[in-house]
Amino acid sequence: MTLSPNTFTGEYSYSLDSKGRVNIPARYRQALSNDNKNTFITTRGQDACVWVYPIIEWKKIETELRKLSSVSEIHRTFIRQIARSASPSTYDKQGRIKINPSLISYAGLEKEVVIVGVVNKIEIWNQEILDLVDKKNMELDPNEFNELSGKIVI
Amino acid sequence: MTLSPNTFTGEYSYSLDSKGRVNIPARYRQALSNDNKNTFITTRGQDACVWVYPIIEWKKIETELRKLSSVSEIHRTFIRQIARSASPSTYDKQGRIKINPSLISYAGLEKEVVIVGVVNKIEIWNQEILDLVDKKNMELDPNEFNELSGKIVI
DNA sequence: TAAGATAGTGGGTAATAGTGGGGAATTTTC
DNA sequence: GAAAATTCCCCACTATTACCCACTATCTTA
Repeated sequence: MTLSPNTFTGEYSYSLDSKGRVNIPARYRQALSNDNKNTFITTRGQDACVWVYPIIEWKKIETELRKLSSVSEIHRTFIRQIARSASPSTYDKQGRIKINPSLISYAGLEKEVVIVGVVNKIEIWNQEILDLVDKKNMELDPNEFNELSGKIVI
Repeated sequence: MTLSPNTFTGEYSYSLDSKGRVNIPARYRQALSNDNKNTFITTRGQDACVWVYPIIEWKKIETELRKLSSVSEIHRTFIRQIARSASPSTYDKQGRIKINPSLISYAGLEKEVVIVGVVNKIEIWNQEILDLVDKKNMELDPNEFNELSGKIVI
């Protein structure tokens, strides 16, 4: 049973093999709508992790990026930073995608990785780094959470 | 698997050979729509790099030129700079395009070059120059950056 | 709880991609 | 008009990638 299409939740522990491949949990693959053609976009996360978008989600970003003008230095730089680390990866018959070496080193991934569904995308983490980030997040300003509560109801 | 037609992302390291040829990554060639006839337009980038446009994308720039030419001086200058050094280059059976000597020297290209997909075009860089530019870009206004990413990255 | 089905992991191999260079055709120069 | 230079097309070698197969673990169902 899956939720809405292209929606991912839950946490899984998988292995990154010597060829740089990771399995995408079967649940997530089943949640993918057909127009994604079994393909994800891998890119650098805002945190030290790899973000994995279904193509459909990524196209929204791409559309926005196309509206920016290369006349402006800041726009040019912004486009480059987002685009350069993004690359498509179609999963193989076994359900694995390939992660580029540069992303592996950016996220500090080793053999054991944690896969986290964060609604519209998937995150791939090194377990220890994720634990550290969790710990740090406990020290976040509670006021910021309060501010969020004005924006979302759960 | 590719993204939308004529859309380029990701970063690759390739070599510029003694004849002034560089490979266009297979991914990018596959992303080209047929009406481009295997041809790109090479021209001066706004930064110290070579910009490589699919013909289809380049035509949009030409359209902009017509619209803007008499309006703003900055746009006029921008377009002229790019237009005057633009020349078409069809890739050979091995997927390589030729870069003219003047562009090679403008971008300071040596044997090792970095190819960056920036959505609607491709950039060719000298690795060291790109590193410097990256470093310099860290000094750009972070507020503007955050604002952009708040609007675009999902 | 046993057996089949599904999911995850590892590795071999054929096909593809990238690089270098030779030589014919074309253009330029004297 | 001939020699030199340049351009273009092709071939060959090597590295990388993607695809395929096989094995094991886990889950499902009767």
